[in-house]
Amino acid sequence: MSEGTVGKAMSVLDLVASKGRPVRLVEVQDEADYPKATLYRLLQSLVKEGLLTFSPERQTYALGLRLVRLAHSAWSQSSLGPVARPVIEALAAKVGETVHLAQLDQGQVLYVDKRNALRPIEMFSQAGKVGPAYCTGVGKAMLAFLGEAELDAALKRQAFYQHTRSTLMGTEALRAELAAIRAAGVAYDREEHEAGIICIAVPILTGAGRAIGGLSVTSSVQRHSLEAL
Amino acid sequence: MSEGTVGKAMSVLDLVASKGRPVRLVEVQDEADYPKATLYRLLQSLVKEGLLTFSPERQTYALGLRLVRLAHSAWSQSSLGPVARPVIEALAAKVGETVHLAQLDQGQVLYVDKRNALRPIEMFSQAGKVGPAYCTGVGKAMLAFLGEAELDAALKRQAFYQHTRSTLMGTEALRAELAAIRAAGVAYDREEHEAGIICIAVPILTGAGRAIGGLSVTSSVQRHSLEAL
DNA sequence: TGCTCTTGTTTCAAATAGTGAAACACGTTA
DNA sequence: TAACGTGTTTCACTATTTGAAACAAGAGCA
Repeated sequence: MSEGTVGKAMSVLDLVASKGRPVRLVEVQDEADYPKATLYRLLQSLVKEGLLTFSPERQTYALGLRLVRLAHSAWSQSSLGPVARPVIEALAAKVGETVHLAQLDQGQVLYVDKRNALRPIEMFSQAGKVGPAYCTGVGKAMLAFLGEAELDAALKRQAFYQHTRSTLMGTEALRAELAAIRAAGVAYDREEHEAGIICIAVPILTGAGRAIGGLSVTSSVQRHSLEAL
Repeated sequence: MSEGTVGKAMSVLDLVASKGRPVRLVEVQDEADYPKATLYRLLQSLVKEGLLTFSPERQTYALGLRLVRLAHSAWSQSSLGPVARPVIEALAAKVGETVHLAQLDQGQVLYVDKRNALRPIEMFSQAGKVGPAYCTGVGKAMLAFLGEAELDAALKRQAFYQHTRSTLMGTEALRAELAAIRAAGVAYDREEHEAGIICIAVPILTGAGRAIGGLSVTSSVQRHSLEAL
């Protein structure tokens, strides 16, 4: 054990989050490999801190509101979110399609903001969501402009599940695709994640040419992708 | 010190959040009363956990994306958020005014969702925000339907700052108002928080009559409040 | 170049907070 | 009533955390 106390607490928090519903102590117990007593106190600490809430009548733990508060701060002071907001708003209005703003987090695509053309409002319900990097437009766009070391680390974390017939499988195929993207400056998702869904994405780069985020326009196969640009 | 390690870590996290911008170790140091070495390691732990990010070139700490992920989960599995969404959407469309969904968190109003009539999209930029309970419509609506013990706890946390000339000051005045709200089932904000801004709010109650959230319709003084209902 | 001031990082013994097996409490089921 | 499943507490043991002080690294400044 070399992760320290907060590490343990956070892993328990993740466990509760992953369940997607209020959980009881036992349910956490047989997924975590901490002894009952330890787990109990970990949960208590998290409740005390407002990271979890505890429902006494049902004896269940659920994620707490403090997380929402913190995320609000995180989003507000993030470098990308507030700055990119008018841009994605304008882009969505112009192309009349769904626009996503994403950042790379631990090898996965984390959607930071979204502007949907048709049903215009989507919130926590969408932003904050994570998706795979290897088979989405934004994911590949960001991977393509990563440093060698970071890319290696990110590639190790890819699951390579075959979502559709076009999904790129394996590190080699992906590296080749990334080289092409690097040359073109644009990435495409050709129904690699969901059948019928295509998208075109660009990375958002720092002055030094490193990717800090990505923007994508999503559409369905009914309207051509190549002229969406 | 009786808060445990995660408590300390979270208090540091809050400190970073409260700054609203990337901060350096020293800046945190003179607000927290932890010795430099301790603080240093707490920050390191938080970075390791992804709750903070560290920018090596500027030597600054900022809130991490993991918080956004967790908040997404928190919102999705919260009892109110997803359920209330269609309701507030419909309400906003019907009345053509801004609608807020809020919950009470540590004696403060936490806006959980928002639907703005004119500029239809507001996200992390609004949801996750906190406001005072004693001088907002939703705040009072929720306070009015709290248990005695919880109400006491909440009242202790009110700051009673005189935002406008109509702001209710002091526990007594507020208690009287709450009684009236309890009788009426509806709460009003008569320019108590911001001049020119009025709103009408209802609590969302459990079967047992306890408040778990609140809904409000906000408008400006140009259009009457009493017929907004 | 050398000096000083500031800020970040590491060390190490001492203190504290976390650990977990086992006992306990308490409601439920057989 | 007994047996069981869960949640909670105890207590001796241990590992993590602590913080003063030393160290490193850089930024001015003379």
